[in-house]
Amino acid sequence: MPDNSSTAYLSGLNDVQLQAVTNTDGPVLVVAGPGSGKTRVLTYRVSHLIKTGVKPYNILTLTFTNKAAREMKDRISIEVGPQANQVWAGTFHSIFARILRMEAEKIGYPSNFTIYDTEDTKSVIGNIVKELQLDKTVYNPNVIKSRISSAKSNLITPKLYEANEDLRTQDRMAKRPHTYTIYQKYVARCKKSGAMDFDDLLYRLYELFQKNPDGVLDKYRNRFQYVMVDEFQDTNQLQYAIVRKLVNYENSPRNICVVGDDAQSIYAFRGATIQNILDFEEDFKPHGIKVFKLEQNYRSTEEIVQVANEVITYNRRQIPKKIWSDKGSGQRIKLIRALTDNEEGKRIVDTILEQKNRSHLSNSEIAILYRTNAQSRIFEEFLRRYNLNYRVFGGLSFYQRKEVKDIIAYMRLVVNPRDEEALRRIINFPKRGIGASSVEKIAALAEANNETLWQSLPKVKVASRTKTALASFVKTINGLRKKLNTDNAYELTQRILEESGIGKLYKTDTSIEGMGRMENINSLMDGVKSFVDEAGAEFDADNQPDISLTTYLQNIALHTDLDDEEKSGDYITLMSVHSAKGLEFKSVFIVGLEEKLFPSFMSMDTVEGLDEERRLFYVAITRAEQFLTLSYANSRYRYGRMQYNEPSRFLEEVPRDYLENTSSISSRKINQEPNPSGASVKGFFKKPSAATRIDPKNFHPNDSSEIQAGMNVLHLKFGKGKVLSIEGGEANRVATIFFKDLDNPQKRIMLKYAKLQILD
DNA sequence: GTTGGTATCTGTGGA
DNA sequence: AGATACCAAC
Repeated sequence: MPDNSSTAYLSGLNDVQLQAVTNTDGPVLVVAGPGSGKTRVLTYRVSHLIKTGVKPYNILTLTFTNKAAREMKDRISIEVGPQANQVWAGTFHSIFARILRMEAEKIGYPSNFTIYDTEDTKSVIGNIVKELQLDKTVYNPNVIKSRISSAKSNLITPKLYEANEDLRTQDRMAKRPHTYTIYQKYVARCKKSGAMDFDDLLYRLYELFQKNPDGVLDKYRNRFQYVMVDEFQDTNQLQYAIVRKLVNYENSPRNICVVGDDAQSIYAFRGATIQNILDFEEDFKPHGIKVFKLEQNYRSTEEIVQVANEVITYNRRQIPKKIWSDKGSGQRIKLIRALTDNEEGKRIVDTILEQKNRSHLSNSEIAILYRTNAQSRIFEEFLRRYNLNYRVFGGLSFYQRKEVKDIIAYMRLVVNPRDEEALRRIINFPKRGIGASSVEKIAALAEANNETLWQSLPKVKVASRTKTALASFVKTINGLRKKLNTDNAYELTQRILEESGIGKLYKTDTSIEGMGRMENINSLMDGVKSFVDEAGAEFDADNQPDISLTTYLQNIALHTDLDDEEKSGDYITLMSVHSAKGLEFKSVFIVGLEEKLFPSFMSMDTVEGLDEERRLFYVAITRAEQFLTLSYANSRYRYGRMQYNEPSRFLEEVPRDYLENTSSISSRKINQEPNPSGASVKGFFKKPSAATRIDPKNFHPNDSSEIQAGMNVLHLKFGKGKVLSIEGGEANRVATIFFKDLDNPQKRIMLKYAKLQILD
């Protein structure tokens, strides 16, 4: 037993936290409400393990963001010192990528495989769609991508997909019968290119464990004696399957601890399922699972906690728990109603100034949270105008900028010449006379010979001028590759800039744009430089410090702009609600609370979708410590058009007693019209038909009691329709109406809320 | 093959 | 509104 001084850290924990920290052996589920000290429990648990003699390299902790992982490592090292660096703490993607680097050859990948990002993935799909001569509006790469992604997340291989009648029928119904073929080709092409997409980092590891060549699985079972998973509610089937492989086997000690909160599950769209928490309980029940519930909130005032509790009760199922705070009473929740998006921006920033003055808040204690990244612009404008320092997170990250991606494409091709997307990107950049038709010839030859573009490139039959250009391109890349083992990342990148001609291209560009690009390239170079200077410290005992370009690429592939080192300075945070998860601020502004925006129109057509939006709202509310401000605008510009939206239904779920301004919000009518067919809403956005061009001035709705079956009616948004039937009595009459102008014409409408004009 | 201008499309969240 | 695809003219 360690002496008192080394267990002193445990005294700062409450009873349940202490239990969760010290019950280290056997399966544990921690249900942790917002602000309940979840990170604390996890880090103390790891420290506790190490202090009681567990080797740090036998501990694996999986998180969702690099930031969470880094924070954890930092906090562990405060307790146990530098050996914290030997803990396997990282994101699912980064830890798995690291294992795959070591084992990739066992499943037919090169160890220096490329990681395809979203753009690469879409581009590959786009190319396949083109080659198959399919209509890319029907086979929208975004749609196909998400189908492929969810197939992989549910352990459905192309073979299984082919045999899966449900999926095939769905595709046929959606007029995309060839989705299966694209999936199959996509997988083959990634493999040929020596590339893994984000899902592959999970899927291929599962494959590795499943096939278990050379007993590789035992090696990792043995290495990871203690496994912890953060944000377990956000794991998908595939992730849980991998975790099970690692800990759930005959004679395993099953030292697994998962931490999660069903109320904060907000990633169903990428395959996460709350079912995993429920399954976890079942799966480990026979092995003496212990469940701990952290219900005390240490973050927020009573008002904020109560509002969050109340809002979440509108969801259907949840793990029963009652979050409470002893922080006492604070400010009521403020609601800002604005007429336009612009006014919303101004009034939010006014309120920020007021709060700063009255309550002496610093910028870093303030966050503006929105549903979509596109909403940041207006707030940026006002913040700039008022001279307030701010920083926008999300949106496109540094590494996704065009000029940066170009250079990274060179790096990628040098490291892995099979990388098809990198090759396509730079084969004619800077311009060297190799146009689209030449690239297509190369691609066709590669497809015919079942080889990579790089292999086909020297053999293709093209005009002699193109031939020369191709040869010179190959020579440049090969020359750079020769330096891979001798140059460090920085030296080689400099060489790339020089020999590719990119350096020259931008140096001679004196336009404002060009200078901005040059600036970005310089920051990239700075980044590479600091990687080279600092890399040594990043690696554990069993890894040599490595400052090669190969390693640099691996480091940045999973980088997001949330991971950028805390830039110095005191700034207001602007980010999506999704990226705010896990963070806290003294004052939080949740903006754009309007129907079709928050909740998003993409999620409004199902109860599940709405529940997830509501959990998202719950996450947003619980970020706040003291001040919470909600806002909406009656109109805003979206897609270049003015749009009028009703206030969000979520506002009605906020108990009035906790609102600062008690003048009722229901004086403004909140639209609760059920919207059973989301497809038609999407259709409405996509092709504004005649139905959308009704002039409101000529629209005179009748009283809903007059509506009868068989009538022809006019709806402001849906256009002309025929009432097919009416059900329900008096107050709750629901009409089924056929709107001929909609993609999905049959709608059920609550007459109480609908505005309909009788035509005859 | 390249250029520059116009038409068209698209549109949540993020590792 | 902004990005991208497409197309005619060089």
